[in-house]
Amino acid sequence: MGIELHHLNGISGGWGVVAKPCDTCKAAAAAVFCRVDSAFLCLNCDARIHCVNKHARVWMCEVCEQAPAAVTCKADAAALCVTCDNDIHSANPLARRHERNPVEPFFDSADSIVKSSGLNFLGPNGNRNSEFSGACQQPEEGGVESGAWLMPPSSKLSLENTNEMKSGDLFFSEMDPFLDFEYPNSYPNHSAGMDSVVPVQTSKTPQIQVMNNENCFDIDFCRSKLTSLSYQTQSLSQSVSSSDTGVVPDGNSMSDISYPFGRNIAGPGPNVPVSGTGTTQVTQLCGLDREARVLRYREKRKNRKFEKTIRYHSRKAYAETRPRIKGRFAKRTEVESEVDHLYVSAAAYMADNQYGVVPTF
DNA sequence: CGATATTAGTGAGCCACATAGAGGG
DNA sequence: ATCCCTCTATGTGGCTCACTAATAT
Repeated sequence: MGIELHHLNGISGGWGVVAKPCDTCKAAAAAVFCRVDSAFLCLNCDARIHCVNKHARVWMCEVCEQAPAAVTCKADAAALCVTCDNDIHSANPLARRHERNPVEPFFDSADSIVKSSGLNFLGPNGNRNSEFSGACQQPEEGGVESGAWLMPPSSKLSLENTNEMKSGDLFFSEMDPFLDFEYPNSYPNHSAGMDSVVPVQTSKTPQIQVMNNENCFDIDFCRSKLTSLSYQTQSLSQSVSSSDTGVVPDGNSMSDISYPFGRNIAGPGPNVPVSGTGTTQVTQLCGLDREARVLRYREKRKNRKFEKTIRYHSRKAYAETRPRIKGRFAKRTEVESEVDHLYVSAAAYMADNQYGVVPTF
């Protein structure tokens, strides 16, 4: 299992699946889905195509990055496609209680929305962060640094755990209650780490009422992908469950849910930068907070490590050479006596049957 | 359609023992 | 301060079993 997971690890897309490529340029990951054209587009292609024809578009699912987002979940602070929404919010009763809203399509240039969200998408070196810059750039393995500039100074000051710093959690500690998709303890006694996880419940009860909403898509873009990789589904549920061990946050506990790339779907109002104009300082702070959450979420997905970590290779080497009886470690004398017994039995059997072939055990 | 039986998948626990690390002399 | 010894806790992999979910009858 560890080997299989190792293969999955490090693949972009977080859950081990490459993000859906742009239908136009094929080179970049799709960031939006045009309902009129039924096309997945990166930000650059979207800006080029929809600068004139302002079709209704929606952002991609933040989890699978394979299907257009259908709903947004406040608790998870994420826009999800129908499939991911089903998977995540059927995990346990708490998850079902997550308040979700149908996505609102936007008509302006996605890139302008990104820019108008109040976010500074320029990284420390002046480069736009790959996660939000449209996907028309190859994702860089920036890791921790990619998010450092996003966080307010207070967040950095509140950090105490140096291990968190190493693992890339440094800049997002305050988001833990709702976006803490901790990867499991890689030590062998990982069960201890999983004890806090709400048991996965895979009931197939219909989910939310927004499925039939006109803003939602009834296309199952990624079901086959998720179900074909059973581990992904499992880890998905577990990860979400781990975030659900707390209470479902109310609307005041966090900023309003917004789409990736800084858009906000809190509903019609002055703070909704859907039109790309009229952003306020509050919106900027919410957008910043939102982007930090999303970025941290994605970083954790990217850095997730499932393979077993060997701390002492000498012990591993020794364990591999040690004698076993039915998988359990056995005393050497015990094994020797057992081998002796088998040998005696085999020898007697061969003697009785006049066999001259040495048996194998 | 519900109840029951079967199959498949998953994870915890067990085992012995070398080794790391703490503590005392 | 350093070395040596003793003791305890830890970690390691393959297998079995219990449990659950899915599927078949």
